Amino acid sequence: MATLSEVARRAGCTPATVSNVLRNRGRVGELTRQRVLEAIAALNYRPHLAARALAEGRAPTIALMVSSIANPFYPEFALAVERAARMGGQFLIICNTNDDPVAGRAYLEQIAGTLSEGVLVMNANLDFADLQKTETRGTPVVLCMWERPLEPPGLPCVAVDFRLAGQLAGQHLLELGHRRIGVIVGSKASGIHVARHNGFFDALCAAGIDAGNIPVLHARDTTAGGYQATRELLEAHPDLTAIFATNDLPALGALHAAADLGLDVPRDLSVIGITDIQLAREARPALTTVAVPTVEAAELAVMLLRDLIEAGSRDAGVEPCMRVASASCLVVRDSTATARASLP
Amino acid sequence: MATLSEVARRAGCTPATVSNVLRNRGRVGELTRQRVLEAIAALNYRPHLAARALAEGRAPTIALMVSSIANPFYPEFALAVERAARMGGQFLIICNTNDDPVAGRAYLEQIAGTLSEGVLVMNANLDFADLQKTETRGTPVVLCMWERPLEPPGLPCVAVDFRLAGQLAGQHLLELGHRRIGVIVGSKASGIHVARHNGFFDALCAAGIDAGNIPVLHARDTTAGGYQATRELLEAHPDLTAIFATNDLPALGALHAAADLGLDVPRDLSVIGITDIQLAREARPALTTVAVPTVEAAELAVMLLRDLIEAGSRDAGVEPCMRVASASCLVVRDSTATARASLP
DNA sequence: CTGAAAGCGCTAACAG
DNA sequence: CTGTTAGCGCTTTCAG
Repeated sequence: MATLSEVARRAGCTPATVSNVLRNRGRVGELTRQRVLEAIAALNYRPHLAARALAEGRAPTIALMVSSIANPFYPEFALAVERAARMGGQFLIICNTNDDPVAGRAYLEQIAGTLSEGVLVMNANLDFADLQKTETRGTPVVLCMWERPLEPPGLPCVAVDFRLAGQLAGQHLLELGHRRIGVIVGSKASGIHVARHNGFFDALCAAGIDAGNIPVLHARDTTAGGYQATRELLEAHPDLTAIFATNDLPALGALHAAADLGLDVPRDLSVIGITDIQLAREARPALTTVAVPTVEAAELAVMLLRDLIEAGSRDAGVEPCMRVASASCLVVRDSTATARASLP
Repeated sequence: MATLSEVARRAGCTPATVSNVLRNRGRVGELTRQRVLEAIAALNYRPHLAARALAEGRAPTIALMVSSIANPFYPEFALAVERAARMGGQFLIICNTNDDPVAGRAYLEQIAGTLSEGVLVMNANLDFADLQKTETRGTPVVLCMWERPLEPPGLPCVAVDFRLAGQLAGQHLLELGHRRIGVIVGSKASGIHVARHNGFFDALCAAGIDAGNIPVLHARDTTAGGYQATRELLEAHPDLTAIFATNDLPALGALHAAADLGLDVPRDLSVIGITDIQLAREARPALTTVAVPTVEAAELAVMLLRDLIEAGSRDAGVEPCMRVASASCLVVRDSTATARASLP
């Protein structure tokens, strides 16, 4: 790997000059500029990013902490983050915490501020205190999907109104005439799922329905979890005409369970999820769901992080701030239909 | 962010000593050691990875080039790579080339040797010449899944016998009595798919079957591609009793197509894929497939890369070498069954 | 066992 | 316009 000074030597100038042409700083004579360019080409020179980072006091990467990229939602999100990061000239380091706060802390302590300039957190089940500590140490942290637009957390974040998402799902089911609805909530008492759940009940209340009769089950955020929960729900309440899952994966599991129980979706049972992951489109029947602005949230998060980084380097006041993503919207596909009139 | 010398000052010693305690080099008196440790704790010191990288002439990251993490196979692979990398103390930079050789080159030129110590390549559709160039510049490159164990490419690689995989798929179908089989080949003339395809024909030949009657269609490596291809195949050849797809995603698409055509899988049509991605397990019916040793390949690739890096830093001869992953194996699930006896 | 000094490759003032 | 001079934070000889 050729270095800057080798280029300089070959071009008959000093490293500073080479650096200037590299960064298009102008102040370089056209003639020397040419010589430098030639030398760069001849030596196949590439700037050493780590060295540059050290000299500039910045880093060319940001980190994305996710619980596990094996959950199909995260890759979609990660892809959007990577694209946005690349637009800003930064590379993405993927950190799978596997829902383990200890692993998460290890990542934060090693990476934050030394290898990556900022940290994006997406449901990684990290200790809030750890996050605040890294922020205090001077590395910006952004929560990618905060669920309560009206109550900013103690950290910069992108807010997504998940309560609204739950509400939309509820309204849709109600409009189709469903009254006996089973609810599957993604397991972790993760605020995200709670908000969606609450939104759903908002819709019920608004329609004057007694939420007391609505069976609710908590499940793991996987198809298997949804499958299991659906079977239990249906066994205990054979009269259910619809299932609302706070996430697409369990909703997909509900689809499978229905098939195995010989129920036709949507004729015998309607199923609705939230998020609109790719699989929702590909499922049979295609899943009706509430689409969350995933890509937009990723872009907002990256931009916010970048702003914080720049503010930090200008020593501007960095106060916890929040960007709000667009509203979620209902995507009607083939897994929901009018409630069957006849009760068993 | 506290620095090494701040720690040294506080501990009343020099940076060199702090460095020694940090790296457990021994040669430090127990007393000073304690003082250093205290100072580190008090200042909440963390080593600056970029600075260390520069000083050591190494980097704490490796890069994984994939076509697009949106294809569900890659996250599974990426997760395995990340785990293996972490074991060796390295971080993973994810590079989605989006199948664009230009984007891939940009990544290589920027990252290789400056930010990441080595590059793992997983079907990213990169220019072979670009890869060789980065290797020549001194950054090890490893191909994660090379399809011909008997013909090493010009680069270090992990070989997976995809021809065998295709053969296993073929044998399974033949044993079930299928003779009229439609073949869907993942679009890119990617060697991986060609090898699988060839293996399938090996099985046919071994059984003395005339391959001339076997309809073959190329499709994009997606469920949609498989869906479309299956419909075309079945329209042109209504007598097909089975579909072999060189990859799981198109096979999953075949499942959907069959459902839409009112065909019962596996009664009316058997479907088999290759890879065994998570979705294969979750599909309805669950997909019979040939499981490729994904995790093992990821681990071998990371280990090989690490060996190359170390060999390079010791200036040992680095000749193109190949590690061979275990054989793929058939996983029979619910999408294949005995061929229906009656021909239309 | 500990300190002093040089340097990794690059940037950023500041001089000339 | 170009060169000089300091570092960035850490590691690593080599002396003491």
